[in-house]
Amino acid sequence: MNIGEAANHSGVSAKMIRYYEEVGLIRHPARNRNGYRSYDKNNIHELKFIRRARDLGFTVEQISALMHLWRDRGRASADVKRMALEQVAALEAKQREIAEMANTLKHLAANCHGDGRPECPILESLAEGCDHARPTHLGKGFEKLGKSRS
Amino acid sequence: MNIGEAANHSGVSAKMIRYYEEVGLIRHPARNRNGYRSYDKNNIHELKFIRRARDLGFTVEQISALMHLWRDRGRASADVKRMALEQVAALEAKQREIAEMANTLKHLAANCHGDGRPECPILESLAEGCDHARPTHLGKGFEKLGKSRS
DNA sequence: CTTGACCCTCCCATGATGGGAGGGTCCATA
DNA sequence: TATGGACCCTCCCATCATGGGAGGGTCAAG
Repeated sequence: MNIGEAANHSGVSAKMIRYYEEVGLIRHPARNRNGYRSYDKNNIHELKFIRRARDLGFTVEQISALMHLWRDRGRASADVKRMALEQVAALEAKQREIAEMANTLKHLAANCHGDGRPECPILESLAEGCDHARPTHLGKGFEKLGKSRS
Repeated sequence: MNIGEAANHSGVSAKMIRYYEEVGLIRHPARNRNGYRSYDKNNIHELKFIRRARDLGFTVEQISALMHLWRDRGRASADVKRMALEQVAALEAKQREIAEMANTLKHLAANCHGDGRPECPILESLAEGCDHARPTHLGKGFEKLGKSRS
């Protein structure tokens, strides 16, 4: 199976399949005589695993660890559970952080007339720094919004 | 005021002050005879504005728009409010997306014994793709966890 | 034999941020 | 006055996962 078909079957783009190979998340696949990468069912299975782990927010490095555990028949499920719960904690922390930003902004917007006049408590808060505009510094790890994987 | 002092007073690192200048978010400041950047109270005010807007999750591009509105005395507060509410919507969408990942993972972890045995529904789900492991594709915009601004 | 759909490798961009090298400036103290 | 340390400058690189694209090879159907 060529890389395009593997991408279709796994839900991982060809670009990313090559990337995962480059960074060592997956092994170098067999090559056809023409140099094309060739994938079998096992590879597809692995790629689907990766895809699902990414969908749960694990980084490539974490997925690497998960795949080692997956392949290790003598693993302790406690190790997997620990990783999962750590990830849950990280996700929930980020969630709280974002919720706080949203709340702050929602309160500011609620106090803004939103008409043709220039008076605007949102800008005033950004300019003068009322308490609402200050994060509590409890959470970290926010980068940006708006981009995403397909 | 040199850049280090400006950084201290504004909460924006010197590196980022130079970056914001480079990408056109702030204007080129005055320079001393020795070539050092020189900032006054207005600049600090602006930097604090930027800092607070970043703390609310706005991107540099959005902050640029906000600053234009801020400087425009004839602005309509409706424009600011619209931006704020759009950002609220984006934040809440991301929050839901993350919550869903956390929930899925929490359910999986709850079914995992977490002992020394290898049987593990978390890995099984990643490998076999039960419904829980599939995102609903309602939300987008997740990049990663764990890194953050100070 | 041509055409279009693949595939290959390499390079570049994203966004906000930090790290660091290599070198200049300034001030206080020895 | 000399020197050391704390600044500042510019320029380059790395992050992380992902996509875009150039330039070129391969293959199969018409």
